[in-house]
Amino acid sequence: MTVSPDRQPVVVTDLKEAIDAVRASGLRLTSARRLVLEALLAARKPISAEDIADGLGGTMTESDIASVYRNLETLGELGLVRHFHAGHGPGRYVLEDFGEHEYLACESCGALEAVEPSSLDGVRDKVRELSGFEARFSHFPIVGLCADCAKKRKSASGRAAAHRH
Amino acid sequence: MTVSPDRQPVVVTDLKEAIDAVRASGLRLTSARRLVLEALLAARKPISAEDIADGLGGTMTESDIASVYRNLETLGELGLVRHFHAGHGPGRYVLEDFGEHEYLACESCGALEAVEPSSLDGVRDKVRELSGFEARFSHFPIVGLCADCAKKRKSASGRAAAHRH
DNA sequence: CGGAATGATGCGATACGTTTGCAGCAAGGA
DNA sequence: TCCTTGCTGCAAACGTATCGCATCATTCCG
Repeated sequence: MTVSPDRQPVVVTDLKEAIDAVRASGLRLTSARRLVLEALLAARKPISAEDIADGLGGTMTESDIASVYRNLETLGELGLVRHFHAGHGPGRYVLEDFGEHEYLACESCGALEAVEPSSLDGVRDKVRELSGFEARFSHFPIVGLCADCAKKRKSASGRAAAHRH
Repeated sequence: MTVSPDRQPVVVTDLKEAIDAVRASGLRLTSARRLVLEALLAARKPISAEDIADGLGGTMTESDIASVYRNLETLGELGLVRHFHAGHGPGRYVLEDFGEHEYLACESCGALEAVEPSSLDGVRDKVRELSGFEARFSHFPIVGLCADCAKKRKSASGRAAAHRH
């Protein structure tokens, strides 16, 4: 349960496809389920369960947080939805898609930089060289500083050193 | 608060040094504080705040979990203690030390593989090549499968494919 | 189209890890 | 030894996530 299962992603690009996938699986298409799908489609980026329950900040119908979590889990098992944990805070959920579905999470500004999984192959290779460890960045992404924040921090480091807590 | 500060580590190897460091900083040496230090020294590996509060499973005096957290934070600011989050579950705390203080966390068996920070330089370089992103593995380590678990999973994948949920 | 079966909902309770408020205590200086 | 104030212990609250359960509504089937 703590480990993301090795399941095959199911890519959908609109609500109709998503609904078809749900129906095809034998699951019922309920309004709560549909709302989760609609929110994920509308957001087009990783969002939290609470974002969905809140109706994306009031722009959509609200729903019960417990049902949202249950549906995210169900849709995850179906292969329609993925989620990951980027540092502190709630998990982030996204619809499965083709390309960019791994992330670099900036711990300073909170930005999520989407990258294609294959672009991290070299990184995984480097880790594997150490001891045969197989790094997996899909459920716990790489955390650090995006280029902007790294630059800011570097140029500020002279001053910061003076009043470091 | 969500970002680990860039502070200089203070390495101590025994209780006396730890106590001296606390005293030298102007902080009071209370019994609760001492207990945290003793537990970290006794454990010799990353442990949770609850482990400390429980007296390492009854082998030491118990203490209040809130005070443990407060002291871990205080000792962290002092540079004596670090902590990180390896996947799900509570944060793990360790005394600062010289060598191995970054980790590879196996999401299958829970093992923590300690590595020297410099051995991850190549990994950080590979990430930087992508977009200038500066990966930091000290607060959110690399998660994946240790060599053993990766091997088990590989040899089991033929069978697993049959009854995949 | 109506009725039965059961998957799904909504709500509250619960869990877990962590933080905070606060009254009282005790470490360390005078 | 007393005083100051940092620190404690306890309880409560927090954010994220899960679960129990009675009720509801989707889907199937006739």
